Amino acid sequence: MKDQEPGKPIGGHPTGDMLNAQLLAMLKGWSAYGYELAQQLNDAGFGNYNKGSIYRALRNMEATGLVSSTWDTTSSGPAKRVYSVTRAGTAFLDNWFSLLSWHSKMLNNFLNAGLSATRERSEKKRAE
Amino acid sequence: MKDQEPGKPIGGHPTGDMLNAQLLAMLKGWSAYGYELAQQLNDAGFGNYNKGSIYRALRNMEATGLVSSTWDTTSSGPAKRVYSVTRAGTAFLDNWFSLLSWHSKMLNNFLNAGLSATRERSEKKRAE
DNA sequence: GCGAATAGGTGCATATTGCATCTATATTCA
DNA sequence: TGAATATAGATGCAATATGCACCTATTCGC
Repeated sequence: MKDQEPGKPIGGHPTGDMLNAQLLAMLKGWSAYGYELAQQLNDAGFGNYNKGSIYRALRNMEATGLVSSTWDTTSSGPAKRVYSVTRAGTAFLDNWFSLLSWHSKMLNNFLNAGLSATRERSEKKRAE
Repeated sequence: MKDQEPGKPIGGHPTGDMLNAQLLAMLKGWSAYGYELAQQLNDAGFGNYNKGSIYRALRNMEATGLVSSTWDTTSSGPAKRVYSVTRAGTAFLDNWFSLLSWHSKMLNNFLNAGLSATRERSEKKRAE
């Protein structure tokens, strides 16, 4: 784990599934290309996303079928690899939302009730 | 990234900062030891946490000062390394909550408004 | 033509993860 | 007593992910 830096919520920017979810949400219904997504994320006030990581995340999601891509050679500038979300990508996003809500519910449960309640339940369970 | 499995929100269980946050929430105010935390998480209906990963997460958090530990040799069974949350750990948790809310707000923004609004803003910004 | 911007990508050292396995101490109960 | 089991913590290793720097093209402005 990296050290925390002041001004940012946590040590670094979202990675892994969190980054994937971010990219999928951005792509949902509005296909875009990597460079553009990197710009958006860096402009979005959480700065400092790594371009390499974003390109790799997109290629990985393509490899696992969450997005698909085609080359755009017509519009201005260098060719762009334009991504859009697949059905599987949409499912992933839905799952991500449910994971998020499960996660924060769990956090709050533990913060409010502490381990004590769960402990008693577990001990009872194990005693059966 | 792992394949998704039915019945679980996403392919695998929380790792990294998400797992750290989970453990910290469980420890907040109710110090506990690794084996116990692993049990709780496996009982918590999301099953299949890896014990090795949990032990390592705890040791890493100790190394970065988010938790501290002492040996409990008095209570029954083998010696237990009992963890409690430090001030830095509490700060981490606070940051994690704000990251979570930032993240889900961002997801919802993109899902509701699409990239279009942000795109216009960015293009305007870059044109200045 | 030439420098800067755009767009995508790779190489490599380091960090994380999953899985299996190992050690050691208690407890159970035949 | 003592062998099997449960508890508790930890490590080895292969596979994967990540951060950072760097590289390759193409196009735009002048």
